[in-house]
This record gives sequence, structure tokens and C-alpha cells, in this order.
Amino acid sequence: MVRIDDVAKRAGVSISTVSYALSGKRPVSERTREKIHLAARELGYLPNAGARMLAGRRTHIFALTEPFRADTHAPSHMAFVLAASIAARRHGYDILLLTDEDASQGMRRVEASGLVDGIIVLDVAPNDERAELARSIATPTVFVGVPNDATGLMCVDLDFSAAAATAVDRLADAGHRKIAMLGHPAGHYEATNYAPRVRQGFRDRARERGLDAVFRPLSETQFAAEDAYRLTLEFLDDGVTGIVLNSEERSYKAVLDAVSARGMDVPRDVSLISVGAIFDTSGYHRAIDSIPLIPERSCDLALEELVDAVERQQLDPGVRLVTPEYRSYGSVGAHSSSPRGSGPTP
Amino acid sequence: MVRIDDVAKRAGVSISTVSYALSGKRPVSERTREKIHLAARELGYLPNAGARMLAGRRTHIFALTEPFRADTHAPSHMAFVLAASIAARRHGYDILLLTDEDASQGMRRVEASGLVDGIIVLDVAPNDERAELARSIATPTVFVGVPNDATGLMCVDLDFSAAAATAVDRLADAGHRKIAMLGHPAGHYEATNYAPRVRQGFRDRARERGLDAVFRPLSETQFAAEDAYRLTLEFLDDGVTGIVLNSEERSYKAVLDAVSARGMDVPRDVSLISVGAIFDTSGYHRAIDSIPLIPERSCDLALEELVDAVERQQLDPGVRLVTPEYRSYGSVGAHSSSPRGSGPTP
DNA sequence: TTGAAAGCGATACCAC
DNA sequence: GTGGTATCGCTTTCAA
Repeated sequence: MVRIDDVAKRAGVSISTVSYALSGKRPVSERTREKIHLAARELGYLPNAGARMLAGRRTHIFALTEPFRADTHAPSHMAFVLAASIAARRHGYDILLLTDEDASQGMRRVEASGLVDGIIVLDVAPNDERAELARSIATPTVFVGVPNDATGLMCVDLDFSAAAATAVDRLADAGHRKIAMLGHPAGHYEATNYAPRVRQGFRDRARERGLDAVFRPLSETQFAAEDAYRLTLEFLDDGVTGIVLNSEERSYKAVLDAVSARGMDVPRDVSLISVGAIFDTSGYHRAIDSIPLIPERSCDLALEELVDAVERQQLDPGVRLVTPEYRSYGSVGAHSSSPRGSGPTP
Repeated sequence: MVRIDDVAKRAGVSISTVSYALSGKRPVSERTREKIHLAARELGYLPNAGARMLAGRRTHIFALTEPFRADTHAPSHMAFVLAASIAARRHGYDILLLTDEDASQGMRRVEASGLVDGIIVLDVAPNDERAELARSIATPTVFVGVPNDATGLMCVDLDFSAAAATAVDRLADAGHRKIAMLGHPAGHYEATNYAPRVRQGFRDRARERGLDAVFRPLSETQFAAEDAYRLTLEFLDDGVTGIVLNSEERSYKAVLDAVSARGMDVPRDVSLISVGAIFDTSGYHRAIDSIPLIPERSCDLALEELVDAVERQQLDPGVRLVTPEYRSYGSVGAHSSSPRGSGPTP
């Protein structure tokens, strides 16, 4: 094992100078700095993790708690883990996985042993037990998602409600008067924190804009596609000309199929906008405009906050909402009281 | 932060006794042992991770390298990560995620900094660059999967070839003379290490048993279901009475549909056996016998090997194959030269 | 701009 | 069966 002494010897300086040259925490003359970096590179030197943890007050490790729930959507979850991991590495931190034991156990353990500098909480549930725990420990913790009671917590998430509102605005601006939202199964509105925010944003903005708006959840996940198909037909037959989608991936194709089945076209007869999707919506027969949930955005911001809290030694709680991005693929068209559509509500 | 001194003081003993009592590395009298454990529990004491890493020669952390490839099947991958993580915790080890940088970088980094005691390699490719790297570093490494050149490596995996052979045996024993295997798209047989082993086991055992056997890969993932449906019809029309499945999940339903479409029944007219599936095959209209790939089996064994290598300070290379388990759900029936089937090959 | 040396908090050797 | 203490490799204060 290469130690700091080896580097010091090879560069002809003291170990403290090596430490400072490599960490940059103290100015070192250009010449010695180069000698040291060269020596370190040649020897393949990296500071011993344990020693660094002990002497410094930093482990350079973040814990990532992720309850592998039964209903966890694996691809999305992986995308978040990856995004968090990459963001962490960018700041020089490694990721320690906290899975098994009931999340709280793991958090307590890394807290007590000083294994990590901070904790990242993924897959946040409305009544997440980790919220209370996070308040009770000294290790800075950031939530990617927002629990019901976010008091004293650092949270980062997409502004789902603004995303839905934006979708409504787009449709309203294009002249649509009668719109609908296809949502997740009803259970999601209890089990997740984001689904209700999407629905809320949709309803509120529709009211503000004076639109005739209807919200419909899918029934059960087992039949998402069939359900989406049926509900879409109902929408169309009701004269809906703009649909906001916030449901699982396989329902999207069904929606497009239903539109075709009525001999209609997107965006000529009906406009579609996806909200909060983590998958690509541009690859369908008809690409669908999207206000996506981008794991990188949330994770990048979350890690910025966390690193900041760790290095400034104090966290400032609060919910940071990521501004939605609108991705236009041509699925929204102008509407002017078509022969098919029923008129707007008075 | 609670330190070992605090515990020692509270228990009225020296810190070395505390250390020994908690680690169990030296006999301690019943009475003092209890005093110490009580004190530790009351104070919520856990040894400081950094100090433990530095003083001991163990970090109690394993790295987990997982290249998030585009073709990675998220649910399977998550199952393996979870299984590895749980197995690690059972041995007192934490899991550090190595994702970003090209896998090798991460492995080199944790090696040089002494951050981990061992490395777990998931999602092994035939020509995995991590194989060569593993040979070049001192950190014990275990592969869950088998690269082409496994020389000097510790590998653990399901015995895919034996699994396929077992499936063939079951069909042969039940009197089937003409069987088929529905495989992954052709690309899998280059890109993965297990697919060829399944095919090999299927072909070899079929030859040994003198069966008329045909292997057919799906064409492209995009149309897995359609493909499986079509191929199954061909099998049936050809007089095949036993089908071994080793293909993606959504093709299974298609196979069952195709059987129904021909007015046939499982297992009356045709027998089905799934090989190497990680998903549940018992939930279909007709439950399908399965010789599954069980992440826990592979990971448990892999971690046993790794922990052993770490603690004995020497690894013994070799490929450990997990014995397949047959799960019977009634999709295999006896066959005796049915009117539909063509006779066996001479 | 650089160096000497005091910790950081455990482990484990050596005494008793 | 128990206790003192050198030691692990680095960071950082204090001095020069």
C-alpha cells in the first residue's frame, strides 16, 4: 500500500505539504505542487480511506436509503439511483446502499458509526417513517420527494403541480375548452406524494382558466392498457379535445390506439400532453409532448444541497421544487369549436 | 459522539476489554461482558467506522460494481442488488455502489484507497473488462456470472446448462420425442454468458437422450410477444410436444395464447418448462413449471465465498455453479405418440 | 511557503 | 481474565 510518506519522500517534501498540495487546502508553490502531483500519480497514491475518515472529519460517503417496496417501479428507481450516484461522485462522494433492515435501522447505524457524511432518501412515501428519523439525527439528510410533514427537512422534487398547471395552460392557450386527465390508479393518490400534486395542479389551473375538466384514474394496474383505452374512448365521445396523461407507460400506447380507433388524429382532433413521465414519450407512432420527471434534475439539486449542508456544517430545511421543462413533440394543436367537440362549460 | 472510552468508563473497565467484549475476539468473563454490552446499548455505542478501518485491517464494506447498460433488465438487476446487499449485511458488511466511471476506474479507486474489503461484480459480460482488472488487484473479488476467461477468478452462477438439461430430461422422461426451445434474441448469445449455456445444455442433453430437438431464438426484442406467438404455432404445427422456454417475460403469455389458438391444452397436448426465469411463472392462466434463476442463491453463495476469502486472507479461484431447483406447477404431462405429433427421429 | 508533531478512535500486542 | 499502550495513515494546528 502506498502511503503519504512514500509520496513525500519521492517528492522530497514533508507529509503535511503533500496533504495540503493534494487537498488544496493551503497554498503550495507551483513547483512543489507539481512535484507532489507527479509523485502521487507515479505511485498511484490515494489517501487511505480509514485514515482520512479518522483524521479529517469527513468520510466522503453518502448513504442512500431505498426501501425496495413491492410496488417500486424498477426502471425509474434505477434511474434515480444512478443519477444520485453520478451526482455524488461529481462532488467526490461515494454511495453506500441502505436496503435490507427497515430503513430506519440502517440510518441509525450509519449515524452512530459515523460511516457517512450525509443521507439521501429516495422513494419517499407520504407518511415516510424516515422523515421523523431524519429530524432526530445529526447527519444531514436530503429527501428526493416530499413527505406529508416536511417540517425541518431538506426536500427536493419536481414541481408536479406546476407541471400539470403548465400542461393545462398549453391546452387552454391552444383553444381547448374541454379537457381530461388520465391518472394513476386511485391507490397512488394515497400511496405516493406526487400523484395528488399532479391532480391538484390540473384541477386548480383548469378552474382558473375556466375549463371544463375531468379527472379519471385508471382502475387497477393489472389492466392499465385496457383501462386507458376505454377511458380515452369515453373522453373522446364526451367531446374532450385535450388530454393530460399522468399514468404508467403502457397506458400511453392504448391512448393513441383509442384515438385511432375513433378515426381521430393527434393533434388534429385531440391534443395530448404527458406530465411527470420518466420514460421517453417521443418514440410512439405519434410523439407526445412531455413535461417529464428528470431524475438528474432532482438528484443534482439534492446533492448540491446535501454537499452544501455537510460542508457548511448546517442545513437549511425547505422544499426545493425543480421547475418543469416542456418538451414539444407536436402533439398539441389549436382547437376552435370543432364539430365533434361539445361547447365549453358556461 | 459516543466513543469506546465512554463505554469503558460506564462499565468500569479498560477500553481494550470493551473492544474484546464487543468483538468477541478474546474471552471475557460473563459478568464484565454483560456490563459492557449493557453500557454500549445504553449509550447507543457503535465503533467509529474510520477508526475501525484504520486500526483493524477491515473496512467492513464491499463494493458492488454494476454497469448500468442500456439493455440491463431493471427488475432483475434490482433483485440481484437487493439479494447481494442482504447477504452482505448478514455477514456484517455494507455495500458501496460503483456505477459512474467505467467500472474499472471505480474498482481501482476503492482498491487504492482501501475503502473496501472486497468487490462483488454483477451483470457479468462474456468479455468483461472487469475480469482482467480483478486479476490485477489484491482486493478479493467475486463474480456473479461467468466471463469467458474465468482463470484465476472467483465466480458464482446458476448452472444454466444443467438447468436446461434437467428440463430436457423431464420432457424425455414424460415420453416426449420432439421438443423445442424458445430462446432469447440471437444477440443475447453473444452479449451474455448464460444464454449460450442454456442452449448448450438443451442441445447436448437432447442429443444424449436421442430427442428430436429444435432451437429458435426470438428475433427482436421489440416484437418479443408476436414472435413467440408465431414460433410457438410453428412448433405445434411441426408436431413438437414439449417446449423449453428461456426468453423474456412477455413472451410467456404469447406462448400460452398460441397453444390456445391451436385448440390445444397444457399439459394435455403440449408440455412447457421455463429455464432461468427470474420472474414468477406460476401466475399465468396455466402455471408453467420452472427451473428459475434465484438471485438469493447466487448472491448468498457469492458472499460466502467473498467473506471467506477476506477473512482467510486468500481466495481460491474457481467457478461455483448453483444446482438448479425444479418447481413443478403441472405444465408437464405424459406423451405417448399422439395422433398430432410426428414420430421421433430414428 | 514549508515542516514537526499532536491528535482522530479504534485494534491488538504484550504484560500482568 | 484484564489493562496499558503502540499503532494504523492521515489532517491540521502551531511554529518557523
